[in-house]
Amino acid sequence: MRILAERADIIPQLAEVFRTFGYEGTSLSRITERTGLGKGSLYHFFPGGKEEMASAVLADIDDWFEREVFTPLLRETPENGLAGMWKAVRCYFQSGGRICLVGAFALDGTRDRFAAGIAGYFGRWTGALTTTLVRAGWTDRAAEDAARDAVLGIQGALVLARAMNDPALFSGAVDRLEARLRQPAPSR
Amino acid sequence: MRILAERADIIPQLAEVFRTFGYEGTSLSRITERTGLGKGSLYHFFPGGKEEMASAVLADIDDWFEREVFTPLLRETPENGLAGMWKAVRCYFQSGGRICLVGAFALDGTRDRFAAGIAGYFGRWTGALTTTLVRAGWTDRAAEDAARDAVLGIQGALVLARAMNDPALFSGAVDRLEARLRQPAPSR
DNA sequence: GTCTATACAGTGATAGAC
DNA sequence: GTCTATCACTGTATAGAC
Repeated sequence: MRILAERADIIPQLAEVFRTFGYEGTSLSRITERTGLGKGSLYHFFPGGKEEMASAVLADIDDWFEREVFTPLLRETPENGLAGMWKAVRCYFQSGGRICLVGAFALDGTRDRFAAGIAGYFGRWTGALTTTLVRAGWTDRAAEDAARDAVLGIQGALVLARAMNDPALFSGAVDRLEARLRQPAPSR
Repeated sequence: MRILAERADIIPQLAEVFRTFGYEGTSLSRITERTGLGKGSLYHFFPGGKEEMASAVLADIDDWFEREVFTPLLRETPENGLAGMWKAVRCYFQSGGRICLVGAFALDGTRDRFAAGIAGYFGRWTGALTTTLVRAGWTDRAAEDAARDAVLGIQGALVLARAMNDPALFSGAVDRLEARLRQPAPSR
């Protein structure tokens, strides 16, 4: 058993704080409160301070999606890749109870601080999804539009579910998004 | 000509500051910088400080949508109401160059501060849109789902457009959302 | 109505003891 | 690796002169 913390142990807790309060709303004291670690320990792991903490969280999210969503999308059959994506999305966002930190960061001045990471995350997601749909028989143009609509639909569903304080709204929207991607030959 | 400011004159400037930096990222000094008004004047108009300023901005946005979108949706023919909504949406969000402050506030701890206003805005929007679609011949269930999908699609398009720094992405998505609402008899 | 001056808590960050 | 003490600074908010 280990008592001393490791950097990797802290990141999920950091993520939760940033998700709750946003980048600007997250203070070191709130982080200390949640993690139980003093500023000394925090700055030991993240010499760059709050910005490095948020950056590490973003990288961690990126890794998770790369491993659980983007890679399966490209490596497995389109059906399996898509089924895995929707399952992962439902799980990760806890059926609408958890927001997308990358999307939240994108909406205010925080975006400029992490522009590359944010654009990369969404770019790789829509890219992998487009490729998958093309492999499933969609035309390039229809696949690109549908991929964007799916990703943006997930983000919008998170916004609306939180705004209305109704997580079930997310689940319903995701069901419809999934169904829309399942029709093999796009009629639009 | 009037030199002294009025409360109503300041609100659009306040809105822009909040949109740029988010609620937590907006400081009185940034507001002073943008409006040219000292703290004395600011607190003269908004005794409740920053929270009252944001509240006034939210109420102003609400009024605008009520007047330009929700009421026309309910008062005019479904076709005219819908056409007006899409035109207003494109105009208001400046083809993807401007985010939705209500949606942005919904994503972090700011939501709890303005929960009623945020839920009311989205509730009246999806409500008016649902009613309009029912009047246009949709079934209740299909109308409600489609209304939510449209509103959530707009929010998601704003997130994705800003994340990818590509306003055109918003315009394309809105075109598809509009087209999806135009099919008179929902096949889904 | 607008300004300046000011109060004071909280901010991110650093240094150094252990 | 973790803590406490402390730093300079900015945050919101108030008081009062004009």
